[in-house]
Amino acid sequence: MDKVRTRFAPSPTGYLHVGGARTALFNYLYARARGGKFILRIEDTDQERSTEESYAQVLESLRWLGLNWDEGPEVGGPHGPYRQSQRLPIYREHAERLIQEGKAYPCFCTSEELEIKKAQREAMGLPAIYDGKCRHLSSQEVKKKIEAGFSYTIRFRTPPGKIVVHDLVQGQVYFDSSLIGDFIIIKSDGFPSYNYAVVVDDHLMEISHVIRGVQHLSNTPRQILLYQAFGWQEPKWAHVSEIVGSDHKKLSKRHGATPITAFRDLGYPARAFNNYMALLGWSPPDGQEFRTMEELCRIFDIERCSKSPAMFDVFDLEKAADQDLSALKTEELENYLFPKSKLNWLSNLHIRHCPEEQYLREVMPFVQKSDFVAKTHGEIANERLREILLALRVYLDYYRQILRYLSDFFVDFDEKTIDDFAEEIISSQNFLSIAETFHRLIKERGGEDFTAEAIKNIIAETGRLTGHKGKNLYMTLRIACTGKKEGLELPQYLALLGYQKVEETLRKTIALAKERWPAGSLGGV
RNA sequence: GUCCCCUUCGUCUAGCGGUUAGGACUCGGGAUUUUCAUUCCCGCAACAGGGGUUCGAUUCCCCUAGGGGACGCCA
Repeated sequence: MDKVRTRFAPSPTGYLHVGGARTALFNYLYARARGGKFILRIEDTDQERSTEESYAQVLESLRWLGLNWDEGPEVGGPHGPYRQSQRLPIYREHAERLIQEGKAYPCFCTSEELEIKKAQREAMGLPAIYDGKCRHLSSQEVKKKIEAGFSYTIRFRTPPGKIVVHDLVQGQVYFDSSLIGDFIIIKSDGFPSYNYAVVVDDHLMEISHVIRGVQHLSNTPRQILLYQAFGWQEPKWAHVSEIVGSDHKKLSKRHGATPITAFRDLGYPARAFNNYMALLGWSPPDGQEFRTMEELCRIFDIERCSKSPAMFDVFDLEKAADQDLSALKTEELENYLFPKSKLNWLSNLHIRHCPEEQYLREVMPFVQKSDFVAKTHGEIANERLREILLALRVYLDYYRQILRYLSDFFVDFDEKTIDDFAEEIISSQNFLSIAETFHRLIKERGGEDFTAEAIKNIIAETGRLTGHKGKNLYMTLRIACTGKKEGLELPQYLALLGYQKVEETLRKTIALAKERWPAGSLGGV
Protein backbone atom coordinates (compact mmCIF):
# COMPACT_ATOMS: atom_id res chain seq x y z
CA MET A 1 0.00 0.00 0.00
CA ASP A 2 1.97 3.02 -1.16
CA LYS A 3 -0.16 6.08 -0.50
CA VAL A 4 -2.44 6.50 2.46
CA ARG A 5 -5.95 7.54 1.49
CA THR A 6 -8.64 7.67 4.14
CA ARG A 7 -12.22 8.71 3.87
CA PHE A 8 -15.12 9.84 5.95
CA ALA A 9 -18.42 8.66 4.49
CA PRO A 10 -21.42 10.07 6.33
CA SER A 11 -24.98 9.57 5.29
CA PRO A 12 -26.87 12.87 5.19
CA THR A 13 -29.76 11.66 7.29
CA GLY A 14 -29.28 13.87 10.32
CA TYR A 15 -26.82 16.21 11.88
CA LEU A 16 -23.20 15.37 12.53
CA HIS A 17 -22.55 14.54 16.18
CA VAL A 18 -19.49 13.45 18.16
CA GLY A 19 -19.76 9.87 17.00
CA GLY A 20 -19.31 10.75 13.35
CA ALA A 21 -17.10 13.74 13.97
CA ARG A 22 -14.63 11.65 15.90
CA THR A 23 -14.49 9.13 13.08
CA ALA A 24 -13.90 11.96 10.63
CA LEU A 25 -11.16 13.33 12.88
CA PHE A 26 -9.36 10.01 13.10
CA ASN A 27 -9.44 9.60 9.33
CA TYR A 28 -8.21 13.15 8.88
CA LEU A 29 -5.42 12.83 11.42
CA TYR A 30 -4.26 9.52 10.07
CA ALA A 31 -4.09 10.84 6.52
CA ARG A 32 -2.14 13.89 7.71
CA ALA A 33 0.18 11.83 9.88
CA ARG A 34 1.07 9.67 6.91
CA GLY A 35 1.26 12.39 4.33
CA GLY A 36 -1.82 10.99 2.62
CA LYS A 37 -5.17 12.26 1.42
CA PHE A 38 -8.43 12.62 3.27
CA ILE A 39 -11.54 12.09 1.17
CA LEU A 40 -15.13 13.01 1.91
CA ARG A 41 -17.85 10.92 0.34
CA ILE A 42 -21.55 11.34 0.88
CA GLU A 43 -23.52 8.13 1.21
CA ASP A 44 -26.92 9.34 0.20
CA THR A 45 -28.34 6.11 -1.10
CA ASP A 46 -31.35 6.18 1.16
CA GLN A 47 -33.75 8.28 -0.86
CA GLU A 48 -36.27 8.33 1.96
CA ARG A 49 -34.05 9.72 4.63
CA SER A 50 -31.33 11.71 2.92
CA THR A 51 -31.88 15.44 2.92
CA GLU A 52 -30.10 18.46 1.52
CA GLU A 53 -30.34 20.19 4.91
CA SER A 54 -28.46 17.38 6.51
CA TYR A 55 -25.90 17.36 3.75
CA ALA A 56 -25.28 21.07 4.25
CA GLN A 57 -25.12 20.68 8.00
CA VAL A 58 -22.58 17.87 7.83
CA LEU A 59 -20.31 19.87 5.54
CA GLU A 60 -20.70 22.94 7.71
CA SER A 61 -19.74 20.97 10.81
CA LEU A 62 -16.68 19.46 9.18
CA ARG A 63 -15.59 22.84 7.96
CA TRP A 64 -15.98 24.35 11.38
CA LEU A 65 -13.84 21.59 12.84
CA GLY A 66 -11.30 22.34 10.18
CA LEU A 67 -11.30 18.79 8.86
CA ASN A 68 -10.75 19.90 5.32
CA TRP A 69 -11.03 17.20 2.73
CA ASP A 70 -8.61 16.87 -0.15
CA GLU A 71 -11.21 15.28 -2.40
CA GLY A 72 -14.95 15.32 -2.13
CA PRO A 73 -18.06 17.38 -2.68
CA GLU A 74 -17.45 21.02 -3.53
CA VAL A 75 -13.73 20.54 -3.93
CA GLY A 76 -13.82 17.80 -6.55
CA GLY A 77 -11.03 15.38 -7.26
CA PRO A 78 -9.97 12.70 -9.71
CA HIS A 79 -12.39 10.06 -8.44
CA GLY A 80 -15.67 11.92 -8.44
CA PRO A 81 -18.48 12.35 -8.21
CA TYR A 82 -18.32 12.07 -4.45
CA ARG A 83 -22.01 11.72 -3.75
CA GLN A 84 -23.21 8.19 -4.19
CA SER A 85 -26.53 9.31 -5.62
CA GLN A 86 -24.54 10.63 -8.56
CA ARG A 87 -22.68 7.39 -9.14
CA LEU A 88 -25.61 5.14 -9.98
CA PRO A 89 -24.31 4.01 -13.40
CA ILE A 90 -21.06 2.90 -11.81
CA TYR A 91 -22.84 0.64 -9.35
CA ARG A 92 -25.09 -0.71 -12.05
CA GLU A 93 -22.20 -1.52 -14.29
CA HIS A 94 -20.31 -3.40 -11.61
CA ALA A 95 -23.43 -5.26 -10.59
CA GLU A 96 -23.92 -6.37 -14.18
CA ARG A 97 -20.45 -7.75 -14.12
CA LEU A 98 -21.20 -9.79 -11.02
CA ILE A 99 -24.42 -11.08 -12.57
CA GLN A 100 -22.60 -12.13 -15.72
CA GLU A 101 -20.03 -13.96 -13.68
CA GLY A 102 -22.80 -15.71 -11.79
CA LYS A 103 -21.85 -13.97 -8.56
CA ALA A 104 -25.08 -12.05 -8.23
CA TYR A 105 -28.69 -12.53 -9.31
CA PRO A 106 -31.99 -10.69 -9.51
CA CYS A 107 -34.44 -11.36 -6.70
CA PHE A 108 -38.17 -10.83 -7.09
CA CYS A 109 -39.22 -11.42 -3.50
CA THR A 110 -41.31 -8.58 -2.12
CA SER A 111 -40.61 -6.81 1.15
CA GLU A 112 -43.84 -8.16 2.61
CA GLU A 113 -42.91 -11.70 1.71
CA LEU A 114 -39.45 -11.31 3.20
CA GLU A 115 -40.77 -9.83 6.38
CA ILE A 116 -43.05 -12.74 6.98
CA LYS A 117 -40.27 -15.23 6.36
CA LYS A 118 -37.94 -13.35 8.62
CA ALA A 119 -40.50 -13.40 11.43
CA GLN A 120 -40.95 -17.12 10.95
CA ARG A 121 -37.26 -17.83 11.10
CA GLU A 122 -36.87 -15.71 14.18
CA ALA A 123 -39.75 -17.54 15.83
CA MET A 124 -37.97 -20.80 15.16
CA GLY A 125 -34.77 -19.43 16.60
CA LEU A 126 -32.95 -19.50 13.31
CA PRO A 127 -30.65 -16.76 12.06
CA ALA A 128 -32.72 -14.28 10.08
CA ILE A 129 -31.06 -14.64 6.71
CA TYR A 130 -32.47 -14.75 3.22
CA ASP A 131 -33.60 -18.25 2.22
CA GLY A 132 -32.28 -18.02 -1.34
CA LYS A 133 -35.63 -18.43 -3.05
CA CYS A 134 -34.59 -16.60 -6.23
CA ARG A 135 -31.09 -17.98 -6.22
CA HIS A 136 -31.72 -20.56 -8.89
CA LEU A 137 -34.13 -18.83 -11.21
CA SER A 138 -33.34 -19.63 -14.84
CA SER A 139 -32.45 -16.79 -17.19
CA GLN A 140 -35.78 -17.33 -18.99
CA GLU A 141 -37.72 -16.99 -15.78
CA VAL A 142 -35.81 -13.86 -14.91
CA LYS A 143 -36.39 -12.39 -18.32
CA LYS A 144 -40.09 -13.16 -18.17
CA LYS A 145 -40.54 -11.57 -14.77
CA ILE A 146 -38.64 -8.46 -15.75
CA GLU A 147 -40.69 -8.09 -18.91
CA ALA A 148 -43.84 -8.56 -16.89
CA GLY A 149 -42.77 -5.54 -14.88
CA PHE A 150 -42.00 -7.12 -11.54
CA SER A 151 -39.67 -4.98 -9.51
CA TYR A 152 -36.56 -6.68 -8.29
CA THR A 153 -33.38 -6.32 -6.32
CA ILE A 154 -29.98 -7.75 -7.04
CA ARG A 155 -28.49 -10.07 -4.49
CA PHE A 156 -24.95 -11.20 -4.00
CA ARG A 157 -24.48 -14.97 -4.16
CA THR A 158 -22.63 -15.47 -0.90
CA PRO A 159 -20.13 -18.32 -1.18
CA PRO A 160 -19.69 -20.69 1.74
CA GLY A 161 -16.62 -20.49 3.90
CA LYS A 162 -14.86 -18.66 6.69
CA ILE A 163 -13.95 -15.03 6.46
CA VAL A 164 -11.27 -13.41 8.51
CA VAL A 165 -11.07 -9.69 9.06
CA HIS A 166 -7.54 -8.48 9.73
CA ASP A 167 -8.19 -5.38 11.72
CA LEU A 168 -5.62 -2.85 12.86
CA VAL A 169 -7.55 -2.21 16.06
CA GLN A 170 -9.57 -5.34 16.68
CA GLY A 171 -7.01 -7.92 15.61
CA GLN A 172 -8.22 -10.93 13.65
CA VAL A 173 -11.94 -11.56 13.77
CA TYR A 174 -13.51 -14.63 12.22
CA PHE A 175 -16.91 -14.95 10.60
CA ASP A 176 -18.79 -17.73 8.90
CA SER A 177 -20.48 -16.84 5.63
CA SER A 178 -23.30 -19.29 6.31
CA LEU A 179 -24.57 -16.74 8.80
CA ILE A 180 -24.60 -14.00 6.23
CA GLY A 181 -26.88 -15.12 3.46
CA ASP A 182 -27.35 -13.57 0.05
CA PHE A 183 -27.54 -9.88 0.73
CA ILE A 184 -28.92 -7.17 -1.52
CA ILE A 185 -26.45 -5.08 -3.48
CA ILE A 186 -28.90 -3.13 -5.64
CA LYS A 187 -32.21 -2.07 -4.15
CA SER A 188 -35.42 -2.14 -6.14
CA ASP A 189 -35.21 1.63 -6.66
CA GLY A 190 -31.96 1.04 -8.50
CA PHE A 191 -29.85 2.50 -5.72
CA PRO A 192 -26.99 0.48 -4.31
CA SER A 193 -27.07 -0.89 -0.80
CA TYR A 194 -24.54 0.32 1.74
CA ASN A 195 -22.35 -2.77 1.84
CA TYR A 196 -22.02 -2.79 -1.90
CA ALA A 197 -21.61 0.90 -2.63
CA VAL A 198 -18.95 1.17 0.03
CA VAL A 199 -16.84 -1.50 -1.62
CA VAL A 200 -17.16 -0.18 -5.15
CA ASP A 201 -16.36 3.36 -4.03
CA ASP A 202 -13.57 2.53 -1.65
CA HIS A 203 -11.90 0.57 -4.39
CA LEU A 204 -12.44 3.10 -7.14
CA MET A 205 -11.37 5.93 -4.88
CA GLU A 206 -8.28 3.98 -3.94
CA ILE A 207 -8.96 4.11 -0.24
CA SER A 208 -6.08 2.49 1.62
CA HIS A 209 -7.44 2.55 5.17
CA VAL A 210 -11.04 2.23 6.25
CA ILE A 211 -11.27 3.79 9.71
CA ARG A 212 -14.80 3.64 11.12
CA GLY A 213 -16.82 2.71 14.19
CA VAL A 214 -17.00 -0.88 15.44
CA GLN A 215 -20.64 -1.05 14.55
CA HIS A 216 -19.37 -1.72 11.03
CA LEU A 217 -17.23 -4.66 12.02
CA SER A 218 -19.96 -7.17 11.38
CA ASN A 219 -20.56 -5.65 7.95
CA THR A 220 -16.96 -6.15 7.02
CA PRO A 221 -17.16 -9.83 6.05
CA ARG A 222 -19.81 -8.95 3.46
CA GLN A 223 -17.55 -6.31 2.08
CA ILE A 224 -14.57 -8.64 2.04
CA LEU A 225 -16.66 -11.15 0.09
CA LEU A 226 -17.33 -8.46 -2.48
CA TYR A 227 -13.67 -7.54 -2.73
CA GLN A 228 -12.94 -11.19 -3.38
CA ALA A 229 -15.71 -11.48 -5.97
CA PHE A 230 -14.33 -8.50 -7.86
CA GLY A 231 -10.77 -9.68 -7.44
CA TRP A 232 -9.82 -6.43 -5.74
CA GLN A 233 -7.37 -5.85 -2.98
CA GLU A 234 -8.94 -5.11 0.39
CA PRO A 235 -8.12 -1.88 2.17
CA LYS A 236 -6.68 -2.04 5.66
CA TRP A 237 -9.44 -2.15 8.24
CA ALA A 238 -9.49 -0.20 11.47
CA HIS A 239 -12.63 -0.43 13.57
CA VAL A 240 -12.38 1.99 16.44
CA SER A 241 -14.40 1.85 19.63
CA GLU A 242 -17.70 3.57 19.73
CA ILE A 243 -18.63 6.54 21.87
CA VAL A 244 -21.32 6.26 24.51
CA GLY A 245 -23.23 8.84 26.52
CA SER A 246 -22.63 9.45 30.21
CA ASP A 247 -25.20 6.78 31.02
CA HIS A 248 -23.20 4.17 29.11
CA LYS A 249 -25.88 4.05 26.46
CA LYS A 250 -25.33 4.53 22.80
CA LEU A 251 -25.27 8.18 21.83
CA SER A 252 -28.69 9.43 20.91
CA LYS A 253 -30.59 12.66 21.03
CA ARG A 254 -31.42 12.11 24.65
CA HIS A 255 -28.01 10.84 25.50
CA GLY A 256 -25.67 13.60 24.58
CA ALA A 257 -25.65 13.32 20.82
CA THR A 258 -25.92 17.03 20.24
CA PRO A 259 -25.06 18.45 16.87
CA ILE A 260 -21.44 19.50 16.45
CA THR A 261 -22.69 22.97 15.62
CA ALA A 262 -23.96 23.26 19.20
CA PHE A 263 -20.36 23.28 20.42
CA ARG A 264 -19.50 25.92 17.91
CA ASP A 265 -22.43 28.02 19.11
CA LEU A 266 -21.35 27.57 22.71
CA GLY A 267 -18.01 28.98 21.67
CA TYR A 268 -15.65 26.08 22.06
CA PRO A 269 -12.64 26.64 19.83
CA ALA A 270 -12.65 23.94 17.15
CA ARG A 271 -9.10 22.98 18.04
CA ALA A 272 -10.17 22.35 21.63
CA PHE A 273 -13.07 20.19 20.56
CA ASN A 274 -10.84 18.23 18.23
CA ASN A 275 -8.29 17.83 20.98
CA TYR A 276 -10.97 16.44 23.25
CA MET A 277 -12.36 14.09 20.62
CA ALA A 278 -8.90 12.80 19.79
CA LEU A 279 -8.63 11.61 23.38
CA LEU A 280 -11.79 9.55 23.07
CA GLY A 281 -10.48 6.14 22.14
CA TRP A 282 -6.94 7.20 21.39
CA SER A 283 -4.08 8.21 23.61
CA PRO A 284 -0.87 10.04 22.85
CA PRO A 285 2.33 8.03 23.38
CA ASP A 286 3.74 10.44 25.95
CA GLY A 287 0.52 11.01 27.89
CA GLN A 288 0.52 14.73 27.14
CA GLU A 289 -3.12 15.55 26.54
CA PHE A 290 -3.17 19.24 25.70
CA ARG A 291 -2.28 19.27 22.01
CA THR A 292 -2.36 21.53 19.01
CA MET A 293 -3.84 20.27 15.76
CA GLU A 294 -0.37 20.35 14.24
CA GLU A 295 0.90 17.98 16.89
CA LEU A 296 -2.09 15.70 16.55
CA CYS A 297 -1.55 15.56 12.81
CA ARG A 298 1.98 14.47 13.47
CA ILE A 299 1.58 11.90 16.23
CA PHE A 300 -1.77 10.25 15.61
CA ASP A 301 -1.58 6.55 15.01
CA ILE A 302 -4.15 3.79 14.67
CA GLU A 303 -1.92 1.54 16.75
CA ARG A 304 -2.86 3.49 19.85
CA CYS A 305 -6.60 3.27 19.37
CA SER A 306 -8.51 1.50 22.11
CA LYS A 307 -11.03 -1.27 21.66
CA SER A 308 -13.19 -0.33 24.59
CA PRO A 309 -15.94 2.25 24.31
CA ALA A 310 -15.28 5.83 25.40
CA MET A 311 -17.75 7.97 27.23
CA PHE A 312 -18.67 11.40 25.96
CA ASP A 313 -18.92 12.97 29.36
CA VAL A 314 -19.71 16.64 28.99
CA PHE A 315 -23.43 16.80 29.70
CA ASP A 316 -25.20 16.20 32.96
CA LEU A 317 -27.74 13.78 31.56
CA GLU A 318 -29.29 13.17 34.93
CA LYS A 319 -30.08 16.83 35.25
CA ALA A 320 -31.28 16.91 31.66
CA ALA A 321 -33.63 14.04 32.51
CA ASP A 322 -35.07 12.86 29.25
CA GLN A 323 -34.75 16.06 27.33
CA ASP A 324 -33.84 16.05 23.70
CA LEU A 325 -30.56 17.89 23.97
CA SER A 326 -30.34 18.36 20.25
CA ALA A 327 -33.47 20.49 20.26
CA LEU A 328 -32.39 22.95 22.92
CA LYS A 329 -31.37 26.53 22.30
CA THR A 330 -27.74 27.27 22.97
CA GLU A 331 -28.41 29.12 26.22
CA GLU A 332 -30.57 26.27 27.50
CA LEU A 333 -28.06 23.64 26.52
CA GLU A 334 -25.45 25.54 28.47
CA ASN A 335 -27.30 24.67 31.67
CA TYR A 336 -26.63 20.98 31.19
CA LEU A 337 -22.93 21.25 30.62
CA PHE A 338 -20.74 19.77 33.34
CA PRO A 339 -18.80 22.82 34.50
CA LYS A 340 -15.71 20.74 35.18
CA SER A 341 -15.55 18.47 32.17
CA LYS A 342 -12.30 17.56 30.55
CA LEU A 343 -13.54 19.32 27.46
CA ASN A 344 -13.81 22.54 29.46
CA TRP A 345 -10.40 22.10 30.96
CA LEU A 346 -8.83 21.57 27.55
CA SER A 347 -10.81 24.36 26.00
CA ASN A 348 -9.73 26.79 28.71
CA LEU A 349 -6.12 25.90 27.97
CA HIS A 350 -6.61 26.40 24.26
CA ILE A 351 -8.24 29.76 24.83
CA ARG A 352 -5.48 30.91 27.16
CA HIS A 353 -2.61 29.67 25.07
CA CYS A 354 -3.37 31.16 21.70
CA PRO A 355 -2.03 34.48 20.43
CA GLU A 356 -3.90 37.54 21.78
CA GLU A 357 -5.13 38.60 18.40
CA GLN A 358 -6.53 35.18 17.67
CA TYR A 359 -8.30 35.16 21.02
CA LEU A 360 -9.79 38.57 20.39
CA ARG A 361 -10.96 37.56 16.95
CA GLU A 362 -12.57 34.41 18.28
CA VAL A 363 -14.28 35.95 21.30
CA MET A 364 -15.60 38.99 19.47
CA PRO A 365 -18.69 37.40 17.91
CA PHE A 366 -19.82 36.43 21.39
CA VAL A 367 -19.04 39.85 22.83
CA GLN A 368 -21.28 41.34 20.20
CA LYS A 369 -24.14 39.24 21.51
CA SER A 370 -23.91 41.11 24.79
CA ASP A 371 -26.72 43.56 25.43
CA PHE A 372 -24.48 45.55 27.74
CA VAL A 373 -21.89 46.08 25.12
CA ALA A 374 -24.53 46.92 22.54
CA LYS A 375 -26.17 49.43 24.85
CA THR A 376 -22.97 51.16 25.78
CA HIS A 377 -21.62 51.06 22.28
CA GLY A 378 -19.47 54.05 21.71
CA GLU A 379 -18.97 54.62 25.41
CA ILE A 380 -16.34 51.97 25.83
CA ALA A 381 -13.24 52.81 23.98
CA ASN A 382 -12.05 49.90 21.88
CA GLU A 383 -8.82 49.87 23.79
CA ARG A 384 -10.62 49.46 27.08
CA LEU A 385 -12.83 46.70 25.77
CA ARG A 386 -9.76 44.97 24.51
CA GLU A 387 -8.17 45.17 27.94
CA ILE A 388 -11.29 43.86 29.60
CA LEU A 389 -11.45 40.92 27.22
CA LEU A 390 -7.81 40.09 27.74
CA ALA A 391 -8.21 40.23 31.49
CA LEU A 392 -11.20 37.90 31.31
CA ARG A 393 -9.49 35.37 29.10
CA VAL A 394 -8.20 33.20 31.93
CA TYR A 395 -11.73 32.58 33.16
CA LEU A 396 -13.22 31.25 29.94
CA ASP A 397 -13.89 27.59 29.23
CA TYR A 398 -15.78 28.49 26.10
CA TYR A 399 -16.41 31.84 24.52
CA ARG A 400 -20.06 32.15 25.32
CA GLN A 401 -19.09 32.54 28.97
CA ILE A 402 -17.78 35.98 28.14
CA LEU A 403 -21.39 37.15 28.33
CA ARG A 404 -21.55 36.22 31.98
CA TYR A 405 -18.30 37.90 32.93
CA LEU A 406 -18.89 40.97 30.85
CA SER A 407 -21.93 41.83 32.92
CA ASP A 408 -19.62 42.57 35.87
CA PHE A 409 -18.41 45.58 33.94
CA PHE A 410 -21.74 46.91 32.82
CA VAL A 411 -24.35 46.18 35.45
CA ASP A 412 -24.88 48.96 37.99
CA PHE A 413 -24.61 48.26 41.67
CA ASP A 414 -27.92 47.29 43.15
CA GLU A 415 -28.31 46.89 46.88
CA LYS A 416 -30.95 44.24 46.33
CA THR A 417 -28.39 41.86 44.92
CA ILE A 418 -25.78 42.04 47.64
CA ASP A 419 -25.17 38.80 49.44
CA ASP A 420 -24.65 38.07 53.13
CA PHE A 421 -20.92 38.35 52.89
CA ALA A 422 -21.01 41.79 51.26
CA GLU A 423 -23.59 42.87 53.75
CA GLU A 424 -21.39 41.80 56.61
CA ILE A 425 -18.52 43.85 55.23
CA ILE A 426 -20.62 46.92 54.62
CA SER A 427 -22.09 46.76 58.07
CA SER A 428 -18.72 46.45 59.77
CA GLN A 429 -17.21 49.28 61.78
CA ASN A 430 -14.26 49.66 59.49
CA PHE A 431 -16.26 50.02 56.35
CA LEU A 432 -16.98 53.72 56.36
CA SER A 433 -13.53 54.88 57.25
CA ILE A 434 -11.91 52.77 54.55
CA ALA A 435 -14.50 53.44 51.87
CA GLU A 436 -14.75 57.16 52.52
CA THR A 437 -11.01 57.63 52.66
CA PHE A 438 -10.57 55.85 49.36
CA HIS A 439 -13.50 57.77 47.92
CA ARG A 440 -12.00 61.09 48.97
CA LEU A 441 -8.60 60.21 47.57
CA ILE A 442 -9.84 59.28 44.14
CA LYS A 443 -12.12 62.31 44.01
CA GLU A 444 -9.19 64.58 44.82
CA ARG A 445 -7.55 63.28 41.72
CA GLY A 446 -10.76 63.78 39.81
CA GLY A 447 -10.36 60.59 37.85
CA GLU A 448 -6.98 61.66 36.51
CA ASP A 449 -4.60 58.84 35.87
CA PHE A 450 -7.02 56.09 36.94
CA THR A 451 -4.63 53.30 36.09
CA ALA A 452 -3.99 50.07 37.92
CA GLU A 453 -0.63 51.41 39.08
CA ALA A 454 -2.12 54.63 40.42
CA ILE A 455 -4.98 52.81 42.11
CA LYS A 456 -2.56 50.52 43.82
CA ASN A 457 -0.89 53.55 45.32
CA ILE A 458 -4.19 55.01 46.41
CA ILE A 459 -5.10 51.75 48.07
CA ALA A 460 -1.79 51.78 49.89
CA GLU A 461 -2.39 55.33 50.99
CA THR A 462 -5.86 54.43 52.17
CA GLY A 463 -4.23 51.69 54.20
CA ARG A 464 -1.78 54.11 55.80
CA LEU A 465 -4.46 56.65 56.62
CA THR A 466 -6.90 54.16 58.10
CA GLY A 467 -4.46 51.77 59.67
CA HIS A 468 -5.79 48.74 57.78
CA LYS A 469 -4.00 46.38 55.50
CA GLY A 470 -4.18 43.02 53.77
CA LYS A 471 -7.44 41.24 53.35
CA ASN A 472 -9.22 43.63 55.67
CA LEU A 473 -8.35 46.55 53.47
CA TYR A 474 -8.66 44.89 50.09
CA MET A 475 -11.88 43.03 50.68
CA THR A 476 -13.53 46.08 52.15
CA LEU A 477 -12.53 48.15 49.15
CA ARG A 478 -13.59 45.43 46.77
CA ILE A 479 -17.08 45.39 48.23
CA ALA A 480 -17.17 49.15 48.46
CA CYS A 481 -16.14 49.68 44.87
CA THR A 482 -17.84 46.80 43.13
CA GLY A 483 -20.47 45.40 45.49
CA LYS A 484 -19.10 41.93 44.85
CA LYS A 485 -16.60 39.72 46.56
CA GLU A 486 -15.17 38.21 43.43
CA GLY A 487 -13.44 39.50 40.40
CA LEU A 488 -10.13 40.39 38.87
CA GLU A 489 -7.18 41.60 40.80
CA LEU A 490 -8.50 44.77 42.43
CA PRO A 491 -6.34 47.60 41.03
CA GLN A 492 -6.68 46.24 37.52
CA TYR A 493 -10.37 45.60 38.01
CA LEU A 494 -11.07 49.15 39.17
CA ALA A 495 -9.01 50.62 36.36
CA LEU A 496 -11.01 48.63 33.85
CA LEU A 497 -14.31 49.59 35.46
CA GLY A 498 -13.30 53.19 35.08
CA TYR A 499 -13.36 56.14 37.43
CA GLN A 500 -16.99 57.07 36.94
CA LYS A 501 -18.33 53.64 37.58
CA VAL A 502 -16.17 53.09 40.65
CA GLU A 503 -17.00 56.49 42.07
CA GLU A 504 -20.69 55.90 41.54
CA THR A 505 -20.68 52.49 43.19
CA LEU A 506 -18.67 53.87 46.06
CA ARG A 507 -21.27 56.57 46.64
CA LYS A 508 -24.03 53.99 46.67
CA THR A 509 -22.35 51.56 49.04
CA ILE A 510 -21.37 54.36 51.40
CA ALA A 511 -24.91 55.69 51.37
CA LEU A 512 -26.20 52.23 52.02
CA ALA A 513 -23.87 51.78 54.97
CA LYS A 514 -24.95 55.07 56.49
CA GLU A 515 -28.61 54.44 55.97
CA ARG A 516 -28.80 50.88 57.16
CA TRP A 517 -26.11 50.75 59.81
CA PRO A 518 -25.65 54.31 61.00
CA ALA A 519 -23.52 53.30 63.95
CA GLY A 520 -21.80 50.42 62.28
CA SER A 521 -22.41 46.91 63.50
CA LEU A 522 -20.31 45.12 66.02
CA GLY A 523 -18.90 42.80 63.42
CA GLY A 524 -15.41 43.40 62.21
CA VAL A 525 -13.56 41.85 59.34
C1' G B 1 -32.55 -16.33 19.17
C1' U B 2 -27.62 -16.54 16.30
C1' C B 3 -22.81 -14.31 15.42
C1' C B 4 -19.15 -10.64 16.85
C1' C B 5 -16.84 -7.11 20.14
C1' C B 6 -15.92 -4.80 24.90
C1' U B 7 -14.90 -4.69 30.69
C1' U B 8 -8.04 -0.98 34.64
C1' C B 9 -9.64 4.81 39.79
C1' G B 10 -16.29 8.51 39.07
C1' U B 11 -14.39 9.88 33.77
C1' C B 12 -10.43 9.68 29.63
C1' U B 13 -6.63 6.31 29.68
C1' A B 14 -1.04 3.92 30.16
C1' G B 15 0.18 -1.06 30.59
C1' C B 16 1.41 -5.34 25.67
C1' G B 17 4.00 -12.19 31.99
C1' G B 18 7.62 -9.92 37.03
C1' U B 19 5.46 -2.28 38.10
C1' U B 20 4.82 0.29 45.26
C1' A B 21 -0.61 -0.75 38.65
C1' G B 22 1.49 5.23 35.93
C1' G B 23 -0.71 9.89 34.03
C1' A B 24 -4.80 13.42 33.11
C1' C B 25 -9.77 15.50 34.49
C1' U B 26 -12.90 15.60 38.83
C1' C B 27 -12.90 15.55 44.20
C1' G B 28 -10.35 16.56 49.23
C1' G B 29 -6.21 19.14 51.71
C1' G B 30 -2.19 22.63 51.68
C1' A B 31 1.09 26.76 49.70
C1' U B 32 1.00 31.44 46.92
C1' U B 33 -2.69 35.53 46.13
C1' U B 34 -6.65 41.29 48.61
C1' U B 35 -11.41 37.53 46.46
C1' C B 36 -12.51 33.91 42.55
C1' A B 37 -9.69 31.79 38.88
C1' U B 38 -4.61 30.63 37.69
C1' U B 39 0.02 28.32 39.36
C1' C B 40 2.57 24.81 42.66
C1' C B 41 2.71 20.72 46.09
C1' C B 42 0.14 16.51 48.77
C1' G B 43 -3.83 13.08 49.03
C1' C B 44 -8.45 9.84 47.96
C1' A B 45 -9.62 6.45 44.21
C1' A B 46 -9.22 0.94 39.66
C1' C B 47 -7.43 -4.37 37.17
C1' A B 48 -16.12 -7.16 36.89
C1' G B 49 -16.34 -12.45 39.11
C1' G B 50 -14.66 -17.58 38.84
C1' G B 51 -11.56 -21.23 36.89
C1' G B 52 -7.15 -22.64 34.38
C1' U B 53 -1.78 -22.05 31.81
C1' U B 54 2.74 -20.45 34.27
C1' C B 55 7.90 -20.18 39.06
C1' G B 56 4.81 -15.75 38.40
C1' A B 57 -0.99 -13.08 35.86
C1' U B 58 -3.97 -6.62 34.99
C1' U B 59 -1.52 -8.90 30.77
C1' C B 60 -2.57 -15.56 27.67
C1' C B 61 -6.99 -19.37 27.48
C1' C B 62 -12.05 -20.88 29.12
C1' C B 63 -16.68 -19.96 31.69
C1' U B 64 -20.19 -16.53 34.10
C1' A B 65 -22.13 -11.68 34.67
C1' G B 66 -22.76 -6.89 32.67
C1' G B 67 -22.51 -3.55 28.36
C1' G B 68 -22.55 -2.80 23.10
C1' G B 69 -22.94 -4.06 17.91
C1' A B 70 -24.68 -6.96 13.69
C1' C B 71 -28.29 -10.19 11.63
C1' G B 72 -32.78 -4.35 6.73
C1' C B 73 -34.58 -2.95 -0.37
C1' C B 74 -30.63 1.91 6.99
C1' A B 75 -26.04 3.49 6.74
